[in-house]
Amino acid sequence: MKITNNLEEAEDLKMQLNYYDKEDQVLLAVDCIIFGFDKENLKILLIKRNFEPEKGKWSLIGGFLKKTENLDQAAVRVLHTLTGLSDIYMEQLYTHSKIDRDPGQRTISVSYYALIDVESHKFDGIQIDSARWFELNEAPDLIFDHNEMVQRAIARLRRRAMTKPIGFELLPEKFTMRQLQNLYESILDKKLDKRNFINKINSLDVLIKLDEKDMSVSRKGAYLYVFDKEKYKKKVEEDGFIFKI
Amino acid sequence: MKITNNLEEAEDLKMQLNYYDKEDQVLLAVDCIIFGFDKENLKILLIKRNFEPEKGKWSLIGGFLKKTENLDQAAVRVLHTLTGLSDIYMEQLYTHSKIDRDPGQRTISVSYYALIDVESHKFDGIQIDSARWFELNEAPDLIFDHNEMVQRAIARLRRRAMTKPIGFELLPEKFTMRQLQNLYESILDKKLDKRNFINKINSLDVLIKLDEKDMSVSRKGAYLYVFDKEKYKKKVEEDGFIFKI
DNA sequence: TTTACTAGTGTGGATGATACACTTTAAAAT
DNA sequence: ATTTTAAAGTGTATCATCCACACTAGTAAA
Repeated sequence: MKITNNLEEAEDLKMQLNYYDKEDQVLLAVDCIIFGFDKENLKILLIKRNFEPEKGKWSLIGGFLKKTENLDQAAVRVLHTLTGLSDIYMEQLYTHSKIDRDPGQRTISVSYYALIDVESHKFDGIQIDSARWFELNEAPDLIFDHNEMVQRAIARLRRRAMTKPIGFELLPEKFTMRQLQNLYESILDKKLDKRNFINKINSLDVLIKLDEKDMSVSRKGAYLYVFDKEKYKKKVEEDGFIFKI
Repeated sequence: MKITNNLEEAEDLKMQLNYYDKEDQVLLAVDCIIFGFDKENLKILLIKRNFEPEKGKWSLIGGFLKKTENLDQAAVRVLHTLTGLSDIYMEQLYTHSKIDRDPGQRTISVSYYALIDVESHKFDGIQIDSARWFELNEAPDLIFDHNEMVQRAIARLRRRAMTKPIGFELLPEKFTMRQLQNLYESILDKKLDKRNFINKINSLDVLIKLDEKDMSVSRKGAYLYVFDKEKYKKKVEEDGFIFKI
């Protein structure tokens, strides 16, 4: 610490000490709510903890922020380390700070949610044996305040899905209208009218209809579509376009 | 540390040490974006820092999380300590973690925004000489990443104001339709049509029109209204009502 | 009595949201 | 070859909401 050479500076240092108090340092965790979609249902990825506290119970994947990274990077690292996934849509959600949220030690946790297409990432290899996908309404009770985190994530996902084209993060690059509708029905947890849905999507004018069909579900086959990200971006920039379901 | 008596437990402890690493502890700050409304314009409250680093520059009010409180409590405490205000609407916004955001030391900051009615709280006494209200577009450059925090807060306030009756937090208990419209015009930063606005508000059916008039602005005088919080709550609970401007 | 100033009020047209049912297509079965 | 089957694909009419728009009412001050 440098030597104070006048009163004002001494005052500065006093204030600074007051504010920058080592005593009050805490551990910052990152917990990830990972949403997946398998062409039918919306799911979340959970793991069985293999360390104390709460060993053996289901939990979100998580880890601690390191001094050398910011929170976004920590979230990406945690997701990658535990699942092998990278280049995934993630968004910060909320910071949880109840004093006793982690009985082991005072820990504040920043939750992130991630969106992935289950099928396309099957072979990236989940690095943890005990990781499992759960249907949203069949998920087990989670440790700490992870249930609350999941509830917040679902609420956020719902709101976002209504106004931003994040749904495509959950689908394979090529998808059918039925799959897109299934996705929105899963996210919003309600049935939608097929014709109205398709009319709405078409009016947004950001999908490209391919000549290719998916013949796996029906005799007739269903045309495949891709999301035209460039067109979407241009519309947003030029006309303030809002993707609104 | 307790003595390990079998391999599994040793593994546990190793994992635990890995995860609970004192090295990675950080300071968690809380910074408050305080919005105020004075019947005419939306403003934010800023202070001139009287300590290093960045002494003399304009900044949000802030402080550090203590071990004995959660973040919401810290935000309330910081707001109260520095402005004397209490019982104020506050909401967590976002957690900022850029590595060099505070040059003094690795600090992560959770931003909160607060909404207050400037007039009603004039005599609560701002505890800091250097605190000042600024019009949104006349605010000076702020330290660290505080500008970004303010931008996020404005965006959030805009979204919230469209779907939740938080506007009333910024108004005195009794207000005129004109004041309410001024408020929304300030928040949304655009002119609204008087008749459409009043029709919309009336259709929501959550205001009580008083017999009293505010005679201070016009010869004719304008009726005063109060927000019927109970009625609003009941509508939300019973019909899933959404306050939508 | 006049002036000045803001409060207060209603309608029609455009746009978007919702409800709703039959035809098409191609594979599989006969 | 013909029939069956199962999902894909397609349009319209009604209703609700959004938006543009201009004059009268009321009171204090001159």
